Amino acid sequence: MANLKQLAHSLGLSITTVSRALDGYSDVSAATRERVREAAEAAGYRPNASARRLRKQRAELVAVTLPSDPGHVGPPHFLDMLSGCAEHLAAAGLNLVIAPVPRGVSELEICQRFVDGRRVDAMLLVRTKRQDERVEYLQSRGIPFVTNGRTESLIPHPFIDGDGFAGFRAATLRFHAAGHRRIGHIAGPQEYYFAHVRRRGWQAAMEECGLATDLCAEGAPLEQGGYLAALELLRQPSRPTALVCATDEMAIGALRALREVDGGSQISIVGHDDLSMGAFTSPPLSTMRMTGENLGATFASLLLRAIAGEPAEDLQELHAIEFVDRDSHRRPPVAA
Amino acid sequence: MANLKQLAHSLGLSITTVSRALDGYSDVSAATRERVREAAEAAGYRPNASARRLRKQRAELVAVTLPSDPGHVGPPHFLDMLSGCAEHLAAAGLNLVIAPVPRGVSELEICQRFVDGRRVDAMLLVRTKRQDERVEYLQSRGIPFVTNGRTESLIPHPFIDGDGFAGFRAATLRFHAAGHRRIGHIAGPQEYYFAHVRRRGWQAAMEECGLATDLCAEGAPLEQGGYLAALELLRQPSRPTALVCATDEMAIGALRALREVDGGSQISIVGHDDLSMGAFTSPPLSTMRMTGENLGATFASLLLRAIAGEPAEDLQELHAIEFVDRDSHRRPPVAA
DNA sequence: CCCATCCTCCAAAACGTTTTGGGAGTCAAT
DNA sequence: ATTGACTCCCAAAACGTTTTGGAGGATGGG
Repeated sequence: MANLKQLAHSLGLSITTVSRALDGYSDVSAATRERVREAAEAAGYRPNASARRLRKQRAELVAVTLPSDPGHVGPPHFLDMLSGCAEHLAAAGLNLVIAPVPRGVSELEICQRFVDGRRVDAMLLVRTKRQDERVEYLQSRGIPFVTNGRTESLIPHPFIDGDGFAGFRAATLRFHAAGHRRIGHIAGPQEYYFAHVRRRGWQAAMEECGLATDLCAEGAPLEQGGYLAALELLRQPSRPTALVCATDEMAIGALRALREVDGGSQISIVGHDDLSMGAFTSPPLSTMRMTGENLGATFASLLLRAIAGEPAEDLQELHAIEFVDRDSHRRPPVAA
Repeated sequence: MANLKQLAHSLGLSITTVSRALDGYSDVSAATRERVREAAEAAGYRPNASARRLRKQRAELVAVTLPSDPGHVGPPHFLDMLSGCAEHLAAAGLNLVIAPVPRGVSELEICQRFVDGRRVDAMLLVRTKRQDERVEYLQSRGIPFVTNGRTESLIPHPFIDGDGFAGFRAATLRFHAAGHRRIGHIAGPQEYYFAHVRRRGWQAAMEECGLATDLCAEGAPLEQGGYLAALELLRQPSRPTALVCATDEMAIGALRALREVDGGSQISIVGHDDLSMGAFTSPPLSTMRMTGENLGATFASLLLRAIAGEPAEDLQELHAIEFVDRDSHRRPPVAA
């Protein structure tokens, strides 16, 4: 209800003084400042966001692109990340707005809509692809952004990512050290960077060990995709004795395939993401997770620093992957 | 880059005419309109959102409160709902913004921050409580809103909800008809309306059948909560032979408890939410789901109608619950 | 007593859009 | 020639804030 004009009038002060008092400028006396603050509090005054945004030429918003294709946005705990990110952005006066990407519309177009209408100060990109047109566009427009996951862009840009290559290589080598020789990989869609790099980690380990890399099947990054991919690998003349899965959801789908084929007790399996659900599957799912606390806060921090103009090179975080030891990776190395 | 003034200048027209041409008013000639449109297209012109919002006195934003407490926001597919809702709001020129609720801050305060700063035109409330202070506040301020889940508010307000009472009553009666007599309930936190009403559905069925309602344990609406609650019920001198769980996540936690205690083959179980994961658990999880297509679109539609001023009574959707028949509810009615 | 300095405060401009309330010109009917 | 209706266009106001560039008065040093 209350705007600055009314508040100023009721106090017998000018709009300027009230505004500056509330913003804590030193050119208004302590007494006046206090008086203004009390009146503002009493009136429940909050500055009109649109007006401030217009005047300050800042949208006070950060957009995150969300594909409406169910399941293609990220693991379930992605929502916690978003919420954490929004919380830390809010502490800096920024709000997180969802930029939905309807089926049939390119993510690029959505980016343009938000950027060209000056609706956002920065963007958060998730599920990056190896060649990501959003990255190129934002770079060309000079809009600050941070990606969740790297890209193959030649120009460096801010990102947070897990070292999927190292993580999947290590997991594969761990199986090899346990005596496994036929180690399969259940891969996600290869246009996504995360899926590609995880596959390459597995591949590198296999080649280092002098093993063939034919035991690889690709699927959608969901339970069903993992299930179908696992069935495909289990149909091979010589079955894998261990499976390295691109995501926990795929691994959980694969677990069902294993149960259907051999009762689930013969083949080792490991996923990635550390879903809480993984502790409750049968068997409990060994997995990997990106190290680092409070991912959302880190994204928020990088976004703020990007907006502040820090160079991209200083805003790249590659986190180590740690192994989460449950039970599903402990099957004997030789299948029945 | 381009604003209306520049565009108008380059066309030799007034700002007014350009603005009205782009908005399709009839008092600008078809020829001019076309000329303006082409120039706007070529210049990549998009109206400045903040300026329009200020002038039109509409924020063009809808906020959804998201607790940052992980897991307390809703089931995993909640994100799909949000995305769908955002998509349909966007088609009407509204964007969905996240109103994060940090630990230690009341949801009410967050609502006030958004409403009083005129940052939003409407709000979407999720995880409603039986007594929900947000509802009272928004009603008192006359801000349009829709809740995901009912409340016990005396004044009617727009909502979308599943008929949890009927659903859980029916599920319990189904177990009874199958011969079960010791039917337990794993309940969610009772301050949430959804958890309370589901429990009451189970309770009503038990009483109708003349059965005791002592086999009830409460936990957090997550796997761990369901796991602990199930262990509690399994410690009873006379175990339940069937479990009706408030959510699929709790049911999946309970499944693990069952496996630990009796191998998982003796006790029937049913959840609610129809998580995709449920098709891949061992055994596959029978569950319930709210009927209705595209929940997000429905929320968007209700929000738009609430903003348009339709009365709350016309904006209440109570959806039937349907049973999803997998396998976990088919255990014999008598425990070992 | 004068000048400089500081402390408070304020009028006005600006942000970019939409909307109000006409104004000029054309055309047809009077 | 005048009137009225109609078409096409525009100047100016308004939305509510922040910021610029002082103004006016008090204070203190010379």
